[in-house]
Amino acid sequence: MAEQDTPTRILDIAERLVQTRGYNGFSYADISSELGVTKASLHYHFAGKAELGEAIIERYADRFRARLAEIDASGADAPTRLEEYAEIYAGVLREQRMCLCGMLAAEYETLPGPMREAIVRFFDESETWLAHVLEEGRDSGSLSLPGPANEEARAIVDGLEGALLVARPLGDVHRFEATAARLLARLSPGAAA
Amino acid sequence: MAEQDTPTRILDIAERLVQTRGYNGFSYADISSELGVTKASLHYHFAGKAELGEAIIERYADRFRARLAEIDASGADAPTRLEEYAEIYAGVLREQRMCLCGMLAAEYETLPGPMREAIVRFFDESETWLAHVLEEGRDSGSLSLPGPANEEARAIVDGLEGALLVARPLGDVHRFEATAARLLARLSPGAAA
DNA sequence: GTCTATAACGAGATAGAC
DNA sequence: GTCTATCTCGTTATAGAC
Repeated sequence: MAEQDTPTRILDIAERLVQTRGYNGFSYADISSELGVTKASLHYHFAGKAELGEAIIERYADRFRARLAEIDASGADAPTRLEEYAEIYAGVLREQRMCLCGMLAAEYETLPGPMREAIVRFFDESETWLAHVLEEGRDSGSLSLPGPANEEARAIVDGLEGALLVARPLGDVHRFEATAARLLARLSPGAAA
Repeated sequence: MAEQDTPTRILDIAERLVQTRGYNGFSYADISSELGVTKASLHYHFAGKAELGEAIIERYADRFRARLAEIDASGADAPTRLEEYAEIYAGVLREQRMCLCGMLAAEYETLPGPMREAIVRFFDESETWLAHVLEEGRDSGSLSLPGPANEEARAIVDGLEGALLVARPLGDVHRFEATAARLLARLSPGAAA
């Protein structure tokens, strides 16, 4: 396995810092000391903190998109796809992180414009993907939707984000899993009135 | 109506700043300029930012607790109490704020110990109150719980926090309301399988 | 209780050598 | 591509006059 290049290592460290401490909770000095290079070197790769922030979101969103494509390619049925979607969030919690875009959603007001736009796109894409899965499940009879697919999709995103947000300070992985299971259980055929 | 004293005005401004920008997203200078006093004066009332942070959470939690007591005192049935609980969150969103403790949950890793403990207490109290309402509703037949009361209580807190978190950047009040309605609808008698 | 003045530090950022 | 050195600014915080 080849060594990772410097921009990648910077992004790895910065991404983890944003997901654990927030965009306003870390500095170039934090990355610098962990990576073992000077702050000036960081500016060579990413002109400023705003550009670094954009790059972090873009890479995260790309990886997320690729993961969703993998799930689609697996050919699994809709309920299984939803479980795999929730599993992405569970993996984030196991690393004791917050969802990158959930963290940035909290700090939204303080962020530069390009970062804001990337955050909104992330949520829009997640919901679009989920809505398609939900519609397919409804049409094939593997899911029962109590409401419109796009609203059910939003409720799933909201529930997973909130479960992550609250579970992390409480150090309660089980809490996340219980909430996630409830979110999906209400879409099982036979669960609705 | 009497003028508010200085500590109260400081807390009002600081609370709003934390709820909109986060604890790491505002400074004494922000409060100073809005209140029209110097930064030094703020230190007379609150020794440091950590003490101010504690005071903000304590006052917020006291007010929240008082509101829950009001709801209890109203004598309303369990479903109505849940709606009033969700309405607290809706009011926060209408002011374009995040739940104070939801915001601080995101920043948890960077906060001083006393603030962390106050945040955990807040969530514990919310869940205890909700669990009692849920149990009463189940016993009186006005609610149907798909799972243990304490887990259902957590799912409600998680769902409302997440709905607030995501709805605010998207500027989508309807989104919050739709998710909140779904959270409560699944507890209606006849909704379960 | 509020002020002026300032200390002490860390932040993001840049110039220019190597 | 990384370094040293430096800059400028904002941050929390304190001393001491009024």
